[in-house]
Amino acid sequence: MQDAALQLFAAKGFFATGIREIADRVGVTTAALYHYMGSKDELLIEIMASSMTQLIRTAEESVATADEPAAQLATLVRAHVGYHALDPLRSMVTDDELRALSGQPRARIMKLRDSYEQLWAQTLDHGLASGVFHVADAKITRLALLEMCNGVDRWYSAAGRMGPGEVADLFADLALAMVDARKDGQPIRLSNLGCTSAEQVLKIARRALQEIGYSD
Amino acid sequence: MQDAALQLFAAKGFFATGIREIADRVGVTTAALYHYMGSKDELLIEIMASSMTQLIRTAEESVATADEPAAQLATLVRAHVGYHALDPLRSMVTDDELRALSGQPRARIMKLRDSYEQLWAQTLDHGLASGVFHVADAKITRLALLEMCNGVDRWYSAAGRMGPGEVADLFADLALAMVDARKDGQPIRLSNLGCTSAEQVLKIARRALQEIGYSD
Amino acid sequence: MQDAALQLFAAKGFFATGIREIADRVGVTTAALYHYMGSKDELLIEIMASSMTQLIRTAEESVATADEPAAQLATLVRAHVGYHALDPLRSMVTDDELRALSGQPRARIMKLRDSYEQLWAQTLDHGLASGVFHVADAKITRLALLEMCNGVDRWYSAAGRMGPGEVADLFADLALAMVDARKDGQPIRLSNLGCTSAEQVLKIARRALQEIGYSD
Amino acid sequence: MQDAALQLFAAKGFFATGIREIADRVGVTTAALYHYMGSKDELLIEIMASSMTQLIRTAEESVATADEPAAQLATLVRAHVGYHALDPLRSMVTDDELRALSGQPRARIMKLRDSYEQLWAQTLDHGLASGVFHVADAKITRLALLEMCNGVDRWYSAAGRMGPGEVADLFADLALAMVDARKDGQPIRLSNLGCTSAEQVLKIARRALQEIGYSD
DNA sequence: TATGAATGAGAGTTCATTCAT
DNA sequence: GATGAATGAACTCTCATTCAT
Repeated sequence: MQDAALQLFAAKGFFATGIREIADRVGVTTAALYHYMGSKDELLIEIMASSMTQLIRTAEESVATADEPAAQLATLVRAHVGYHALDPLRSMVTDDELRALSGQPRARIMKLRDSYEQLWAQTLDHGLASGVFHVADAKITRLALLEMCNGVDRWYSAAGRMGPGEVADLFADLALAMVDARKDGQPIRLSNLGCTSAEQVLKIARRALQEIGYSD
Repeated sequence: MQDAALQLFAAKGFFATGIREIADRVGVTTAALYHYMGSKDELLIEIMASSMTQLIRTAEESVATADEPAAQLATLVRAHVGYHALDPLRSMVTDDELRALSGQPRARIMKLRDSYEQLWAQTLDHGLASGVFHVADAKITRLALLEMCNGVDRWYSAAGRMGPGEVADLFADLALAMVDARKDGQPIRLSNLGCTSAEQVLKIARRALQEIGYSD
Repeated sequence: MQDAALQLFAAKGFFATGIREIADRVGVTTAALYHYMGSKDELLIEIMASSMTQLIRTAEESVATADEPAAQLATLVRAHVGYHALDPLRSMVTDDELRALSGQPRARIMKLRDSYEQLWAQTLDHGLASGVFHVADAKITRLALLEMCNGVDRWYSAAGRMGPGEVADLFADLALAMVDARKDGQPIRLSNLGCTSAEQVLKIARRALQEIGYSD
Repeated sequence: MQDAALQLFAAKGFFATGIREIADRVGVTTAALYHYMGSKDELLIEIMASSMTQLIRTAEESVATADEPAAQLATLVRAHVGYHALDPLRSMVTDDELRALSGQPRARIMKLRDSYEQLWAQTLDHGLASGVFHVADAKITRLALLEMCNGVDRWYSAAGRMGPGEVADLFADLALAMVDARKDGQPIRLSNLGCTSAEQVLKIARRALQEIGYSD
């Protein structure tokens, strides 16, 4: 049910999706749907809240494996991109349907989103404070990074040329370039970062997603 | 009417906006609305098509003022970011509501979008072919650049700390870093690019927007 | 529309009446109904509030034509019974469907009802204070009187043997007996009360009802 | 289960009460409910039929203890009022929800109600024939008496100032006044009626109610 | 006994749109 | 040009009820 809703919400948007369509896809009547869910709204709320919660968990667990700013940023990017590439539909819905909510549920999701963005802010601040990153404007750079990474769910396809890990690595390098990460005057890139592979982060992301219904 | 629709579509989304709301905001009856417009769908189509058309025009006119790859990319970014920052609502609707359309109208907008992205592809290819840009993967880099720049309309506010020109310049530098633009081993940035200021591009964008209802 | 609703609410009750039935009886679609009404609830609220308001007006205007306790009580009973007999459906709905409401609308109707019952309390108190009425318990007597008179709308039929005026007179005499109205030891009845006929009160009630849709 | 239904039907009405609410209050699932009851309709029918049956029994047994018209009327009123005051919820449902039924069940309850009203008609006729009662219109007086007494369940509360017996006595006196009961020119009231106390009738009513689930 | 799952029907309401005036 | 009235279709959601387990 959550799966069917996810696919439809992602394809057509929350408002354009009728519960009859969800029921049809599940193969039951609309009345049966209401045995398992509270309301169409709650269905969306649960998808978004669980997705944000697991994204935060993924990011926190991943970043904890790195101990210096450049590696932390690379890991954060890998976690974000990996999470979005592994389950692009879930991430699209979570990113795009916030305006379908209002009141308390909206506030709840926004709070989760804010706390996630704090992770990015901290990581960037850390790198700037230690002189590793060099940016013209911290806030603008953070927004640019986040939107660039968020965009992944809009175009990534598992059927494509690249796996989540490859894309994650490419994005990590782009991010390092954007913050002009340097050590002893030399640009820091994944290749000279002595940091673990993307696979480790993907494993964390995959496990987090499995707890909320993701499979394969 | 287009203005009212634009604001509501941007704030609540196409499906969540009723034509009664649009009529209320304009101060007429819904029946009167149908004297000026064809249908709710057409209202959206016109907004999106005109926006895309003028974005393409802005980009083409702007890029024509630059004669080498790095300057062309910087100009393209400035045009895109400037256009999105000058009229974020229009850009948001154009970016986000494609799925509200189907059939021929959808194809029409997608074609415009594709032809716009071709401009980016050409610019990147040009820079790569001439050895100025150095990227691991041309397509991924293009997507990252586009999503980063598209994101501007999601957070930019005219009431904020920065004007469209400043943001455009910051993004142009980020883009040059992402493609690792170099000449004689030295990184190319706006500061050493001997290219005109963002204002010239903004003027082009502003004029293009004015033709489709933008003011001030 | 109010008429159709009134008949159905009276016959089947508010909850058992579907708006599709109302629409059918009016001869339009349900959507058309919503041009004229706010909601099914509001339809009921308006019926009840207007009915109570006009009942209060009828009672107040009528009582003002009498100047001593026995005549005032007789007039109050005539007004109440006349009002209920003239439009039994409206009165039934107003009496019986209060529990279909909740919140503010419910409070609003209850307030009107309370202020109406105050008229009865005052009239009784007046008669008791001046030694004309003799009852064992003022409150119980008031409740007995009110329920007796309220009951009229449950059995009265315009097709029956008696007109509203005749019933009103019979009830007025019953009421005088219930409060044991006496003057100089002699029972007071309509016949020795030198008070105007029921027709005058009916005229007031009819005019009040006409303002809220009653005809004939 | 009957108890839970009774309380809910009385508080919200038959149609406004869902069987899920009944099940919740009983503490079982709705499916379990259907092991004990036939349908929601039958639940109501049983409540109403048993209530009417026991009311008739109470009235018949009570009246049989009196041997002359005035005492019989007083006893009938006491029985009716006592029954309604002892179990107001049951009486409210029985009085108010007839329109929720149709077809055969409806006819069944109406027959019981008619036969109950026959008791009143007989008692009144008896008193009129023997010259003890003096009324302007027998039918109207009967209806007035019945509605006055029926009203008790709408306002009576066990938590109030008076017990069922006291209210029953007050109503008996009101009824005697309404029919202008006289003997040798002197008004007949409870005080000069040499008839047993209300307690005896209440005992009968209580026993009758206990057979259909009433307690305390 | 008792339940979780499921259903068909129907509830009230809103939608974009049309059209006679 | 502009409106008030009206519509058919669809909406989310709840209802009393059934039945395999």
